[in-house]
Amino acid sequence: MVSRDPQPVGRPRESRVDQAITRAVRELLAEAGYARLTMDAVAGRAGIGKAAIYRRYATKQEMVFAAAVHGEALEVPADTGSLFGDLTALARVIISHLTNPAASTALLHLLGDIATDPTLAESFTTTLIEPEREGNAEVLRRAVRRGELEQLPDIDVFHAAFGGAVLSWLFLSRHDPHDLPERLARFACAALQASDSEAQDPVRPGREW
Amino acid sequence: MVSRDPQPVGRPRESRVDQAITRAVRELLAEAGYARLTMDAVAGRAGIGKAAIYRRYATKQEMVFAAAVHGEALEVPADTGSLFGDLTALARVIISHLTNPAASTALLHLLGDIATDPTLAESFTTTLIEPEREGNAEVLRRAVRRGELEQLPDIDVFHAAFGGAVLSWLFLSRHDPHDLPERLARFACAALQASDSEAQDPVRPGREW
Amino acid sequence: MVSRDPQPVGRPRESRVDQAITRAVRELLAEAGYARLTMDAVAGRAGIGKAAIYRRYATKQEMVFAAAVHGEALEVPADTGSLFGDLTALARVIISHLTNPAASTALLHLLGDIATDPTLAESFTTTLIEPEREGNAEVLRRAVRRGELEQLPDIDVFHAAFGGAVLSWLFLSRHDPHDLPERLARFACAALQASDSEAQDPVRPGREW
Amino acid sequence: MVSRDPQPVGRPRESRVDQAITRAVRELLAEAGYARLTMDAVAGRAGIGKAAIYRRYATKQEMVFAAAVHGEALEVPADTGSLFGDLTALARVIISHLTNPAASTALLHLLGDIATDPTLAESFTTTLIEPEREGNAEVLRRAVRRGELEQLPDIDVFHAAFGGAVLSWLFLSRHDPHDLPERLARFACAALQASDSEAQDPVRPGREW
DNA sequence: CATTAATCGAGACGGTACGTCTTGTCTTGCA
DNA sequence: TGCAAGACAAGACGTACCGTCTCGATTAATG
Repeated sequence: MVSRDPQPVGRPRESRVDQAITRAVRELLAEAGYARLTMDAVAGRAGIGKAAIYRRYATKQEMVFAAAVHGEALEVPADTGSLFGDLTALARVIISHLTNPAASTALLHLLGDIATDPTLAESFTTTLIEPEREGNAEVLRRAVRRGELEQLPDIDVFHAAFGGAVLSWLFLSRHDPHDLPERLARFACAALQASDSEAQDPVRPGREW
Repeated sequence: MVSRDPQPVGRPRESRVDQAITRAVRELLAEAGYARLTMDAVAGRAGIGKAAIYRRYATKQEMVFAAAVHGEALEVPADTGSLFGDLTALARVIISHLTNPAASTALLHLLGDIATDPTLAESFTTTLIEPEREGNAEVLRRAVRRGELEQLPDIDVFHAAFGGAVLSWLFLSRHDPHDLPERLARFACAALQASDSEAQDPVRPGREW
Repeated sequence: MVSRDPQPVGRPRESRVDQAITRAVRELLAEAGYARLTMDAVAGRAGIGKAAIYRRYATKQEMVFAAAVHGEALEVPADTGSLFGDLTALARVIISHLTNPAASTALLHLLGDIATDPTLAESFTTTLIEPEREGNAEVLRRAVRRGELEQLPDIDVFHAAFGGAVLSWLFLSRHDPHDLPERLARFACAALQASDSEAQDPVRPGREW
Repeated sequence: MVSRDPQPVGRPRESRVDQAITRAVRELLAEAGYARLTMDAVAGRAGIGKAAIYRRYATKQEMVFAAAVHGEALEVPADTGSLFGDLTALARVIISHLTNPAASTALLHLLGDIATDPTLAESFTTTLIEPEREGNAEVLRRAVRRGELEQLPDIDVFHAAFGGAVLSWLFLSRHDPHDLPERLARFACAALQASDSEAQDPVRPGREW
């Protein structure tokens, strides 16, 4: 019989500390930005010692990821009855997450560390990327069930383009996102339905060319 | 009459130093990564003093941007004769830039600083985003001239989705980019032609819905 | 009741670090001189971080003073049985301190900062000047007890002239100090006894004038 | 015939520059102290380029010495008719020089560099120490001529003690110098006359002991 | 109840990068 | 050639941050 959950010995960790860390990280990210998010500042704001943080997270990145990004998993928006409606709602959800001050600031900074931190990369994939891809897939499956699409499209490309579009719009082009959901949904909708009919009827491409 | 080109006084800056800085930054980024790109290392590698760097760039970010990102403007790929071909080529160009070791590492780290550094943001827009958008527009204009599209689509959304897709594919999903150009071009091509016909003939949408 | 000895909180400072700093400063002063005594060199030699130094001393001067000058208080030489003997011994002690490589190099450089650094000036007075003056006074009191002098002379002037003579001899005139103790002691002895008798018998000055 | 004063070629140096340097050094020493006396500050204040300074002086020390210390040679005070009077006047001259803000600040800082800069040491000796010693000797020779002393005492020791006393009084003990001339002159006078009579009449020491 | 072991806040530690400053040299164009 | 302006290489300065460690006190579960 394997020993699991080795009986903890000694004083148990206080959940108060976990909460204080998360709270402090989010507040500091929103108030002062990532640049002034130091471990000492977090400990000071949370009223705890630095050791209590490092007992939970091995690095600053891990802490920030856990406190500001993790748990922000995208919920799949409710069925609106149409692919266009679902995609609009999906875009709104992504935008709302990426415009959250704490999460977005942290996200962009952590992105750079992914290349050299396999653990962080793994967390990103498991916690954010995969669930989001699954959410996208769910929206597309609905459209298939509804009859709007004959079959599932290239989900990976769709996922990259849809999420990537919001990312690029907000943080590279830095445009106003207020009418992005409709415009992006229209674009994506067209792409999906066109590739769908093309895939079904390869002899009749979208247009003669 | 305004006085322009104010007569320079004193010893002029040496272009040798500018080149040495750029070269050192790129080498160090490729060799050691952003984390070990220190100002002292740059100065040492370039055989110059730190003051010579700070005389040119106010911050490390500015230096890295100028040395590793600036001048990496995307060239518009040659006309391949078809929208699909052009988009495939465009994706290849973007991928090749984003997989360049120096540029990509730097880019992701700088991204996080854009939010709090208006100067950096301005540089990004002027140097990278706008030229790239213009390149995308040129590809689309070719398709219009060719007759593949009736009219120009929503360029901003296309730009965000196309570039964002590559970004997301490489750095968020971390997939292999070898077949991305074709898959992405197919997706984008479909979207463009579908929205195009839809816009031209609103009574006959791509499919019944 | 006043609270004193406020309960120390947090990790206490390690005396090992204090000793390492002191040792490193002295070694570097003796080996390389004041000019090459850098904070980084001290930290490196001591095997500690620079922060550990700045946690203890606000400035380089303070560190050097504490490490190389403080604690070098002049011991009063043992009673030799005569004023002349005591003064000779006193001169020897002063010379040995001022020719100590670490202390002397530091001393001269710190001297210049006294004018603009009240804290340093205070330290100098308390730690060096006052004890030395007291040592001089003790030697003179012995002579009074012995009967060599009727009463204590102008101690301030004696102190300035005796110590100042060594200082000037070594660092301004840069003479060899080997026979200075006897010559200086003879001079001072004469001055003291002459002023003494003059003070006792003002009608009969040392000589007619 | 030896070639002397090698015919200067090219544009002659402007004395305006020499004066501006000297003036700037003295002003800055008096205003801001030695710590803020930088070569750039001197050049800026003087309205000249740094090269013009380094064309004249090889190092900062040399410049400071030349501008603030050199030319401050002690004039021998006029004969007052008595040794006591002459010594009082001599002390006053030394004090007035050492309390000059520019000279004194510079002097103390340069002192520390003497140990490692033979050129500076040579300048000190030639320019300051020797003339001062000669001035002291002149005062003593007057006393011999006057009959106050039978023969010249140990001039080196006297010189060290007299000048050193003022140095120590002002910069180590940091006492008020207002009554120092009289007190020091009385002390020195007694010393000189006592050693004098002792040397003349060794069987009758200053006092019986 | 006493022991044990891990927790807690506080803060010192080694290491290292930052951006600024200073020194002494060099390079422009002008006089 | 001298000069003002200012760039240059070298490197020290004092600050800040990270992740680790140490202190005395606290807090359950175990013996």
